[in-house]
Amino acid sequence: MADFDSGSEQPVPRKRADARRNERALLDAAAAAFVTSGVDVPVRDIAVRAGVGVGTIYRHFPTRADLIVAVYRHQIEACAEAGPALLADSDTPYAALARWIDLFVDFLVTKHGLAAALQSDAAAFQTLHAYFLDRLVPVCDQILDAAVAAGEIRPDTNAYGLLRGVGNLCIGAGNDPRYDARRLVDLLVAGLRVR
Amino acid sequence: MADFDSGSEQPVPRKRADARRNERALLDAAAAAFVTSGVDVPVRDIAVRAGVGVGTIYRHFPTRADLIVAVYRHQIEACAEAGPALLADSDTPYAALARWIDLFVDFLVTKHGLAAALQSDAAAFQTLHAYFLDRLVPVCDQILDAAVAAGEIRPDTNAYGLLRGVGNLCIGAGNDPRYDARRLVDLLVAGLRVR
DNA sequence: TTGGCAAACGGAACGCCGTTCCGTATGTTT
DNA sequence: AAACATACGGAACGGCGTTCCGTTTGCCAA
Repeated sequence: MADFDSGSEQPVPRKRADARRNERALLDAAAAAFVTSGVDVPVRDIAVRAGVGVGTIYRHFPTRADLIVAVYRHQIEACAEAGPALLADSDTPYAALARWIDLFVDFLVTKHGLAAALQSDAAAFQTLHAYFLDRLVPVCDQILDAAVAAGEIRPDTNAYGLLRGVGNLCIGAGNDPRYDARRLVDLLVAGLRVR
Repeated sequence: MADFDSGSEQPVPRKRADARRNERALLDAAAAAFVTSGVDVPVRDIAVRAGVGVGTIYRHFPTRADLIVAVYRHQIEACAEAGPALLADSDTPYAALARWIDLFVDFLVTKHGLAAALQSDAAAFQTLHAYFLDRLVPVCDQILDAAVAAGEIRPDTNAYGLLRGVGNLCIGAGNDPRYDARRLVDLLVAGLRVR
């Protein structure tokens, strides 16, 4: 690994200054808009907030999913990275699973409408789907494997289904005080235990 | 309770013949359209299938939810009525619960997109929400109470949350073979058991 | 049978939304 | 400073739900 090819050379020449500025503005505007109006906020609203035209949004983020991913990338990353840490810190793999799922739920329920978008099977949300799952399924799998190995949970459990299930349970959380998504997720995770 | 006021008198005068005919046609057309294109099928499509104008749809069914309710009323009714029957026939209340939830899942997963519509918090779906819950929550409550009384499940369980949870888990079922909604529902119900 | 009227109809029209497209402006490089 | 690629803005388009109103149709009474 010599530093061959490193240095100032940029194979992808830097983008224009205004383009970088607008991308920043769009991310900020989108983040703010998502908080106040949910991830379904009309594209035009985001454009107005950012002070750009709608065309600029599509140039930077071809689909809404791309924008959502870009806005939440950091938090998803943090959630993914917390997995191995929890596994190391917790008394048992099952405890780690419960805590990790809790993090995931935290993330979902604070993002108005994100859980619903996550489940959409529209082609446009392929990116969103792919990013979430590619990043989180392996982490979940690792925890599940450990819990199975410890004999704590049923062996026939797959991370993909579990994550989608948890995601679905979080849909509509926060709209209705009678619907306690977190409790249902707890029940679901409890259902995984061997009896 | 004499048969006072019974007989041929109709306080609500019969609707016109064409109105009744169109309502029938609309219900049939909607049912067919829901099967092939899901409950999100464009209103115009239903109108074309029924051979009527869009205005006619809105005159008979002010909101999409009204139409959905009308189309599925029979099946919802059947599900509701199955509750007490299962409670009487099953070995334990918990068994009745499991079987009843299974019926509910059967209903949801065969109606493309219905589960998603059921969760929508848009004002237009208030009717749908209300009808489903008014009809099914009491039934579920009865079964849950029996199971609690038998000491089979946790005491702090509410029917509303459970039904919404099950409904949410059914969202997207059938779109992806890797997502097994029924299994997740089973896990959720298993999580209700006392341990 | 027919006249009149309320009921019901159809589809044009409106507004919102996502998305595309292209004439214009702006940054960058020589 | 000239020339070029890059990026911009917003008009324009198509699809959708919903409303509205001029027209038609069934019903009943004369």
